[in-house]
This record gives sequence, C-alpha cells and structure tokens, in this order.
Amino acid sequence: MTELEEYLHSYFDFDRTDLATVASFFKPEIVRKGEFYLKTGKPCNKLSFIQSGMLRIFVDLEDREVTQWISTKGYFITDLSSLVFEKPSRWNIQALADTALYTIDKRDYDRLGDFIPKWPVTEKLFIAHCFVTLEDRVFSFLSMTAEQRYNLLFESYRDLFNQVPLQYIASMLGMTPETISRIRRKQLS
Amino acid sequence: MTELEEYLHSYFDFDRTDLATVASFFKPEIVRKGEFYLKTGKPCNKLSFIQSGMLRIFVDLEDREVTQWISTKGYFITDLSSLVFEKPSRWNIQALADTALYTIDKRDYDRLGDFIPKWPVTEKLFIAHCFVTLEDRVFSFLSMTAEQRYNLLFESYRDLFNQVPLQYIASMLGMTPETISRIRRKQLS
DNA sequence: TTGATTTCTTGATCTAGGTCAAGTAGGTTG
DNA sequence: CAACCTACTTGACCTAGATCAAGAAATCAA
Repeated sequence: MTELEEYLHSYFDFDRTDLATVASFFKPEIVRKGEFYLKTGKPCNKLSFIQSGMLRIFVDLEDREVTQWISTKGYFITDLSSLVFEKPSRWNIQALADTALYTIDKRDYDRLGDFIPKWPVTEKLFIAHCFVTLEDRVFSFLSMTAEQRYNLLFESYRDLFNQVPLQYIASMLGMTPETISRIRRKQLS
Repeated sequence: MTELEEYLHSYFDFDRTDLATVASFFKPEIVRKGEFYLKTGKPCNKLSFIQSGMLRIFVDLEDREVTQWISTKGYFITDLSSLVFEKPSRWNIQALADTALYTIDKRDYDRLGDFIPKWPVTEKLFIAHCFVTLEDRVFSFLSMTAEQRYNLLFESYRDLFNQVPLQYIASMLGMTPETISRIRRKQLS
C-alpha cells in the first residue's frame, strides 16, 4: 500500500481495491507556511488529508482572532458546512508550517459513491465519529476548569505542544496564553 | 401525510413513498415526566422523534449534574455514539415533562438503507448538519461572554425559556442560574 | 386554601482567569 | 555576532462570573 492508502486504511474499513480507488482521487498539494488553504467566505471545494505539517482553523473577529482547532499529520481538513452544503466557508485555514496534503476536489468527492458502493455508509460513520468528538469538546467547556481542559488536550494531543505557538493552543482551549503559562509553572512544582 | 411524515419531511428530502416507509418503522412511545429515556452506561438501541414534551440530556458528576442539551418538540433524540458505534451511552436522558415520542429501534434503523436507497446519503447529510451546529456551539464558548451566549440561545430557542427550569438552561450554557438571573435583570433596563 | 417544595432573585463576598505592561529567552537574518 | 523578531514568562491589578446565604415567588399536593 502507498502511504496515503495506509492512512486511509486507518480511517476506513475498505479492501485494497477500494483503498486504491479512493486514493487515486487524491492529489498531492503543498501549502507553504503562512499561506492559506481556505479563506472565510469562499466556497470550500476540497477535502484534504495532512501528510505532514500543520494547519490552523480560525476566525477573524473585529478585535482578535479565535482559533477553532489545529490539525496535524494524519488528520483530514476541510470546512464541512461549505463542502457538503455549498455554503461560504466559516473558517480561515492557514498553514503554521510547510504542509504536504493529499487533496480530493469536490467534484471527485461527490462521485466517490459511484465507485465505492459503501462510501456513503463509511462517510456517515466518519462524520458521526467527528460529531461525537465535538460533543466531548462541548462537554469539556461545560464541566471543566481551564487547567483541566489544558491537561486533557495535553494528554491526548501532546504533539501540538512542541510545535505550535502557545497563543493558538490557548485560543482553541478558550483561555489566554498567560493562563497556560501559569498552569505550566504550577505543574512544575 | 401523517403528522410524523410531515415532521420527517421537514428534515429529509424524500418522496411520499419513502416518507411512508420510514414512518412505518417508528412506533409511538410515552415517557412520563421524571422517567428516563436512557441511562449512562446502557446501550442506546433506539432513535426517537419528539412529538411533544421535552427531554434533558445530562451527565452525573460526583458533585453535580451537567446538562448537555434539552431537546423539544420537533427534534430527534438519541445517544449517537451508542446507537452508531454500539458503545455504552455517555448521557442520561430524562423527561422534563410528559413526552410523546415516535421511536425506531436500532434493528429497524440499521435496515433503513435496505428499503430506501438514498437513506445513507440522507443520513450523512443529517449528521453533517448536526456536526456543523456543534461547531458553532464550540465556537460560542471560544468567542462569547455568558451574556452573549444567553442571548444567542434565547433568540434561537425561545420556547425553552418558558418551560424549562432555569438551572438546566444555565448548565447547558456553562454558567450558573444566578448569572442568568442577573443577565435578565440587567436587560430589563 | 394552605402548607410544603421547588425555583428564582438578590445581595455580599470571593476567585479563576483576564488584561496590561515589562522583561527574558530563543531563533533567524544580515 | 549583533540586531531583531517572535514567543514565552512573570508580576500587579482587575473583572466576569462563581459561591454562599437568605428571601420571595411560583408550583404542587392534599
């Protein structure tokens, strides 16, 4: 299997033929550090898999930016509401480092079901999984302190903390960089 | 069309035949005020549509309850991670008032695709829609004050505020009942 | 109708986390 | 190897919202 097929295999329960078919629609793409994969308001007509690098999903408010999430190696990236419902994108998506992607464009994405009969079911399961993850995230805001949310993210996504400016991690946790700094110091002792 | 078909029609782009087919799998069910539709840890083997009444989705922590959401007339209810992935339920779901449901059990739910070819695609769209809604909810915690979150919910879900104890609404907004009380008073003037 | 419960409001006080400002430490570029 | 960014830390102070406690209104039960 190619590297991309290996990755797809980790998400989708397909046989080799299906994997090869799906993989054949994905084309390599590079987004340089600082460049935008997507801008708010534009249609998002693609779905990508991150082979290396990192992308930050954020929104521009009048007085500040809010980082919704940072996606790294081994995860998919898109603006789902734009891709699926053809609405203007709600998110900016920008590379935090040189990033290598495999990208499928919307036209091909919409035809996957024609080639792979169980694609719609598989896709449903995938999106359901994403939904459940977000439910947990909402719950973390309802039930946890800043420090608890920090610890949870740190344990489940340790990679981020070496590579990403703290301010972005703070924003996606709903706190300030100073707060993270203080949590860290506290935890040294 | 029956009432249930009307409701389904508002969610799903099906013709009359498909609507009737789907509807035929749903059976009426009553949950009395205070009774549980689902308890944490049990498998959730059903999906329901709320015809009247209200259900509260919550988690028991050691020292308090956290309300994740309250679902009312015209919405679906289930524990998706349990229904789809056959895991133990994460949520308690309890009736806040006598509640009339139309319920499909998991066995039938899993067979809908056999009767309605476009079910998997439709279901995907439905879950994608739920995902996008949750993205917005996460974003509200990252970017809004308590008062802004309160106003947003109030505008989009006014029904709740007459019928539901304030403490539950407060919990699902991630604040205390006292805070809501003060926001209200402030907004009188 | 009346007592009993539950919910909601209000005030007093407290605290987690925000804001502002200054300093420090790594990287990177000429 | 400066000079310059940019990221990170720290301290002083502030504030949104929590907590605690006491009443006031509803709601319910009989």
